[in-house]
Amino acid sequence: MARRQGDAKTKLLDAALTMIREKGYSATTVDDLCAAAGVTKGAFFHHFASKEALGIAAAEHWTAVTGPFFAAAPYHRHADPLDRVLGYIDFRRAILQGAVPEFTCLAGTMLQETYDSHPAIRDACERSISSHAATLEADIAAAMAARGIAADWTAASMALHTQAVLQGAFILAKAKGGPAVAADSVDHLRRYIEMIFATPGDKENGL
Amino acid sequence: MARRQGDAKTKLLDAALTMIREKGYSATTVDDLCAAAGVTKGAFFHHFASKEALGIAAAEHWTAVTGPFFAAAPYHRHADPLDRVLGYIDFRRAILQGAVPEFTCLAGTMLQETYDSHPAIRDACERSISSHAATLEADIAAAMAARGIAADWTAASMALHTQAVLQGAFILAKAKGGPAVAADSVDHLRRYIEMIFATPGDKENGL
DNA sequence: GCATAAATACCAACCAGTTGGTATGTTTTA
DNA sequence: TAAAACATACCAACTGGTTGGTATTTATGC
Repeated sequence: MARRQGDAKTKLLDAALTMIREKGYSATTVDDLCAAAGVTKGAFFHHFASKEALGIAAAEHWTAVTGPFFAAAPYHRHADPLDRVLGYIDFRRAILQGAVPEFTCLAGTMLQETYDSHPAIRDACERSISSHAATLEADIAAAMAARGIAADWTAASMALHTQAVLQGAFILAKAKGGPAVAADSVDHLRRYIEMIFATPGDKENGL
Repeated sequence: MARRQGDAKTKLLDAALTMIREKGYSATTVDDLCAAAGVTKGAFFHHFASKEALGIAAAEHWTAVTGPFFAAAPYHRHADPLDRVLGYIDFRRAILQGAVPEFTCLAGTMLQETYDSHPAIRDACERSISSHAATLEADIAAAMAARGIAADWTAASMALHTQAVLQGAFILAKAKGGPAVAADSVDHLRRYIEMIFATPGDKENGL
């Protein structure tokens, strides 16, 4: 390693997390990114082979940043798995604060623009969302087992559903200019999970 | 009116609905759009003052196309307002077919990219989603009244929640490459609505 | 322990292609 | 014939990407 002064790569990735959530992937230019990171274009293409490569790296960086963030959150301490699931929802609701780019999801944003034209970026975003959902899925499955829930939906589909609600809530927040609508939607999600785990777990349950 | 052969404006707007849902707003270039519509750039800037103006017009065109489409759907025929709400959900689920750009929402897609940099487009998309949600809100409110539901959530928030779930489901569909995940999420939404209207409508209901 | 070779990290200037947008025609209809 | 509806040709600014160089660190030979 040489020129250890500041690490251009990390600065570029951090700038990407913010800027892509603000303007999207396509509208974020390499020059913009370099300016925001205080780095030259030469440095950019030294660390990333292309803009697409940065997009992939940004998605992976996003996973690397959010993973420990959620792993360290207090809701994991609950003994009851259902409490952990509801604690997760409450935590997601609590962090719906500040400006829109601060609480929205990089993976969801990039997916919209890249799912067709940049499969490699799409896959990186998909991995980010799915791996996050997987951390939830275990608690949901445990909660189902603990309460004897035998429904026609799976823990995996419920975990993904929570992500769908969150992603959709972010879009509404962007539409309405603030997190209030998103919080309402998360409240609906919480109510759903409460109700579905309160009902007796027989085969007649559900759709 | 002159040169009535095909109407370049409509062809451009129709091309925009497809292309923006495929590639997003930023990645859709004026040249691409003209090529897809079989029209020259001169025609484009004759009908639209700028690319942004096309974006706004595309959102309005989206509203003009989807409005009658949903208005003509069969679920409105049910006498019971709750059946109309559930019928709407079933209808949304049924049209989750084909390639991703065919069933996703233009407004939600454009919102992600333009909410910060193009407020005029964002507002047009917001109007599109909100006006669509408003058509649902009436039925939800009627269903609440009919069943004596007095909860701490409003018909408006429930209507927006359905849109959040749908928008989020579209993102998951883009991630997973098909509508199957989206359908699962819509199933969860239906289950929620069924349950929340089945519970007695007292003040203790809900979060 | 130290000179030196080899990487690594970065920079400034540049390049070819593309971008949204314009200026100026030509054709068609009312 | 006036004006709306389009076409052609063009442009300045910007796009992602490259080039050739310099500074700094690390590995190696002795």
